[in-house]
Amino acid sequence: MVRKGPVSIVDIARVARVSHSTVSRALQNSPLVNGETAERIKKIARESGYLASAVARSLATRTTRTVGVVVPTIADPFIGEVVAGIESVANERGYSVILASSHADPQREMKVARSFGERRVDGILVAASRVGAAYGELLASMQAPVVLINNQHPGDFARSIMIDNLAASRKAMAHLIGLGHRRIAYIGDRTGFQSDTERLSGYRQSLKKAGLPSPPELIRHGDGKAEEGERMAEQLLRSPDPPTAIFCYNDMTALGALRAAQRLRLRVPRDLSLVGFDDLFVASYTSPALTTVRQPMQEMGRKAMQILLELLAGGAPRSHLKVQGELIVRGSTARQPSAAARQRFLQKGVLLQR
Amino acid sequence: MVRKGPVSIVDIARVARVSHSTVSRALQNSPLVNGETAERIKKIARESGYLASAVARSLATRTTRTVGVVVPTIADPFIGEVVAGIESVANERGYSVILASSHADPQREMKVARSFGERRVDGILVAASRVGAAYGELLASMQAPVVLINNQHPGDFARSIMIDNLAASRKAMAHLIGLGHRRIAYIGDRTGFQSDTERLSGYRQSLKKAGLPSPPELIRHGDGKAEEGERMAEQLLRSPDPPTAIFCYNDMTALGALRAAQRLRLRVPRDLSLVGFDDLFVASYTSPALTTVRQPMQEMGRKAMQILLELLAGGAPRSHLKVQGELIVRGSTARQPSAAARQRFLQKGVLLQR
DNA sequence: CTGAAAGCGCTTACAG
DNA sequence: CTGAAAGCGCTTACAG
Repeated sequence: MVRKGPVSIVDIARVARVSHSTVSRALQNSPLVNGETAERIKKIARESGYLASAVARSLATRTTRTVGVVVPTIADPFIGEVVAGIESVANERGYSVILASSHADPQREMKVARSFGERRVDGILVAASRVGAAYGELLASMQAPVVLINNQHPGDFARSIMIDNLAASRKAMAHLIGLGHRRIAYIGDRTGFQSDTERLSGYRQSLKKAGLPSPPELIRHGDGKAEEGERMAEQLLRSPDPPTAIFCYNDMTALGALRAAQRLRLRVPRDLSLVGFDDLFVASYTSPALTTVRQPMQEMGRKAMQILLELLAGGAPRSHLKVQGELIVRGSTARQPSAAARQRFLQKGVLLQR
Repeated sequence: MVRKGPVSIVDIARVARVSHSTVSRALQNSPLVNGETAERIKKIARESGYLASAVARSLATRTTRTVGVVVPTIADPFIGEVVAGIESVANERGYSVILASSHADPQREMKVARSFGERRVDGILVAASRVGAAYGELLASMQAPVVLINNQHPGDFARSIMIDNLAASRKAMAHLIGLGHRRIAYIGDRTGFQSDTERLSGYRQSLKKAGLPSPPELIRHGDGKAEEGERMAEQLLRSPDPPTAIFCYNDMTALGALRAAQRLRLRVPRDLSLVGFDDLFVASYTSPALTTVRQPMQEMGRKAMQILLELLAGGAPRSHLKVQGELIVRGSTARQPSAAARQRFLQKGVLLQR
């Protein structure tokens, strides 16, 4: 006999000489069906290689046990960790994750939202997105609950989880100020994104609290990538009165700054202290290794998925969860340069300006 | 009037005063339906916020426009790039990707295969897996075609894409041999994995061709991670007659080796040359930057998805595609140390052995 | 405990 | 061009 397509419950029903309803119940371990019958049915199912159709089940139950995850790009170590966290709890709880990249492109974002809607995902997780209002509304209009992770415009959303940027930023700054630095620069992400705004604000508050000035020329904005970090750091280091420390928006930016320092023949941390943010794997493999603020990336992904699960179970979990960053002190920070070192540094600077 | 659930084609049919068959056709842009009617229907659909149910469609068409992607873990830069490639062409072609991690755990692998089967994915992509025979058979037994990417036991599968390890390995070795190195070590991945076997074989062939000996003590096996790379490199460098160059299985291993060298106060590349494999982002941000063999990771993901698409379209694309790696020369390799430098090096080695 | 029936929301051959 | 009907493979209230 020729099989056409996978075996279904009616195939099993036929050989078991019961109705397909009974097969369905048996396979769900319903207490309604006779023990022996159930065993017989399960045996047949096993031996026939039966694999329940999730799509048929989804149609009948109007739930897909599926969550949509939107990321700017999956080829990013931060995102990768977050998604790993999401996937691990999703997997534990029998959910599948559908992954989609937005590339911060409104067109793509629309497509993604539509696709998730059509697939009837039970919920949506949005990681580190720069979504604007339009996309946000679109997602919000869908039946599926949405949880944001470190998003840049979380205002309109009901649920989110993010790092406590302000507190984390203060920790980083307290470290540098404690080391005696007085001219500390900040290289941010693009202006206007929430996490940049908050980290910058922690930077400013810390300087103020320490009674230090906050000259505007020490604040730069990159784009969260290494190349811009390098460019901005170079500008800072070539300036007449360069900083002795730079607090960077993230590790990528710090990587760029480290490279700029090396190109200018400055020694880190002797001439320049550097602090990053994220604690990507790479942060512990630069030389010197980066002092940075660790974000619990996997944990954030896991928590976000847990919140979503609670939502799906009808619960109403806390809406705006904040997690704390941890300062990881490594080799890229040290006491403020001595007067002599500072002198050499400045001289280099002067030389470099031609 | 209260809506219960999303609007369906019968809702639209009701207001358009046509049958739901006609609505279905109109929404599919079938030429069978009258132009004006079609427009009217589409307008109603648009205004009512209609979103077709992919699950109902999947049940009817017995195809889900969905591909399952299995990775060991998504929190890995290599995998992230590959998945980005897959996702980009999937998205272009209207496919959704369901992501699942196996963690190289047989239990998880079974679950993943089962889940993909239940979800009736149209095809499966397996990235950099160490799947053994059992898992392989399981996947193969499913209706969905399978394409492997850099897998370690591709034997039984019909389709795969992988880097040409042998050729790539020879390029790396030719570079080192060309620089005058004669004692070149190899730090591999775990013994027995295909890519390790092939790279090792390229290493051996190159030595042989150059008339150089291949002493077994210069061959070590790590696990593809930095920590083991560091441990193995340290063993090599502390040995009585240490290598002047190390060819590493991948960049992670090379990262570990670089750190080992730094801890032993060896200068790279003056005392020791280092070559990696992959060209992860981090490879260009170590100091010195890593000489390595670039794998076109995104490209491989993209190609794999294209092969799968061809398969789904009924085609029979080439079965075992090989892509070429590119040698990227950076700062971690240099001419063999001079006799004097070698002397200092050996002395350090002796000192280090206490 | 079991089965017949309806329904989930589509697609598509068939008949007109 | 259009509609009625069957079917995709499940779940589940209802009746027995």
